[in-house]
Amino acid sequence: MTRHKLARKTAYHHGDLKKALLDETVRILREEGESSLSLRRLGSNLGVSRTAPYNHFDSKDSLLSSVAEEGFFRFQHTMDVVRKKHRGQSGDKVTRVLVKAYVQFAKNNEVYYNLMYGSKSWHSTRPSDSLKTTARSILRTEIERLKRGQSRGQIAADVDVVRYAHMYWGTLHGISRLLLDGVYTGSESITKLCDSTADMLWGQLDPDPAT
Amino acid sequence: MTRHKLARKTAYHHGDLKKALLDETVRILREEGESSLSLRRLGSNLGVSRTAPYNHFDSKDSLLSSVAEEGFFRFQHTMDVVRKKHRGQSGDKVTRVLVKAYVQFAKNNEVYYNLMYGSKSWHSTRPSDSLKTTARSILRTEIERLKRGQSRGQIAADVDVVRYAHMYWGTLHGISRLLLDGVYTGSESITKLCDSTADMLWGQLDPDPAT
DNA sequence: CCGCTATATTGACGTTGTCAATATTGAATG
DNA sequence: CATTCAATATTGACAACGTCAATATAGCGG
Repeated sequence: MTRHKLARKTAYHHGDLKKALLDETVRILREEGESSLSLRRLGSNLGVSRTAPYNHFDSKDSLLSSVAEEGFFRFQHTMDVVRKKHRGQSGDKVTRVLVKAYVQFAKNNEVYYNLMYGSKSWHSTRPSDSLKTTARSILRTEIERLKRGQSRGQIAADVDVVRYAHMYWGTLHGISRLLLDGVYTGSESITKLCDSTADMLWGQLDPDPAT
Repeated sequence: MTRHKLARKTAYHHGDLKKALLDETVRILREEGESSLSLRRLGSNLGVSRTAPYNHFDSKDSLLSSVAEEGFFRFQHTMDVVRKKHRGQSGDKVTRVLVKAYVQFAKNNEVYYNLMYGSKSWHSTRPSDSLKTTARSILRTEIERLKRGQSRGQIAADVDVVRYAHMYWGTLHGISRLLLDGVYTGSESITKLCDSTADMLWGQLDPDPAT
């Protein structure tokens, strides 16, 4: 049980091939594109044979799912850092920061983001799919946070936080996807788009809508 | 020039193979999934050889792009019908109808919707990519409609309609994607989610925010 | 030192996308 | 109606792919 976690220099044959596979996968996807990714090239690039990856992943899809899961962990960490940094600030400000952080993450981690919501990963219907579990736990965390804010009076009491969370997630996901897919022309400022979106979303929560 | 447009019964060899390829592609994707789609199976199912499709499409990706484009046309038609049906009604009501119609289209035309925004279709960087042109024309139409509403006073004058259109598109796309990907658990009512979303979006346009 | 298990390799099979060369056919032209 | 030509379809071929089975190797616990 205390084997390959700290295996740095000398592991079984290769030296933590599993991590090397995950990293090289991301590198190839980023630098050469989806069509250039094959298990054979992967093995070749890492100096192992074509079927070596099968000792660590059941299939190509399984490998990609693992990358996706790593993406969710990175996402969670990134957002946690941002939230910690802006704790205690007003709701509208924080919302603006979070929206921009979300879209930034998608843009800075395009490979991960594509896989995180790739249809292949989600339609697999495998039992105990850890991807879904991970993703849903992130949503659950978000909902818990909203409920706490509500009980503190920072969020309007009559808001259905579950529904809001779904709206929030969908909105940010959609903007990120259109941005990544190149649907937005780029002539518009993404920063302004994010701020407008954040204001709209916060408008649903604001316990004291002054104006 | 006046050849295969009305080719119904007797065309060159097969009888409008192009349309048959597009239809069978959609059928396979819907009934058997993405991994079951190959040009060879496609030809076989239609009684032609494996390379016959190459007389109508440059490549497999090109075929899928054509399906995607057909999806955009279907989308535009569907939404036009809905809009026509509810012309003259109040902005909040129409927005609710349109939001539900959008998500419904995505759900009822999953194969088309997946391809319409598939990364392969958009990252191709082919010159004169008609997909991007089609999609952007839909957005432009939407923006024109908003501007007309603004000049009629049905929409608040201080709204940046371009930015709003991007927000609107992103929000609906995101909700549709999460729904199609099975990210939403299904325990929540999609109808209510759509209505809440519509209210939020209309809140950005309402020239007379009462309440 | 020995054996066991984790890891890696080689060989093989069927499938795929796509190209080149070739054949066939429908329609326009005379 | 016969000829010609471009549009359409076919066969053969090739490299690359995912994956399985059988086999080899190497490091660790006993």
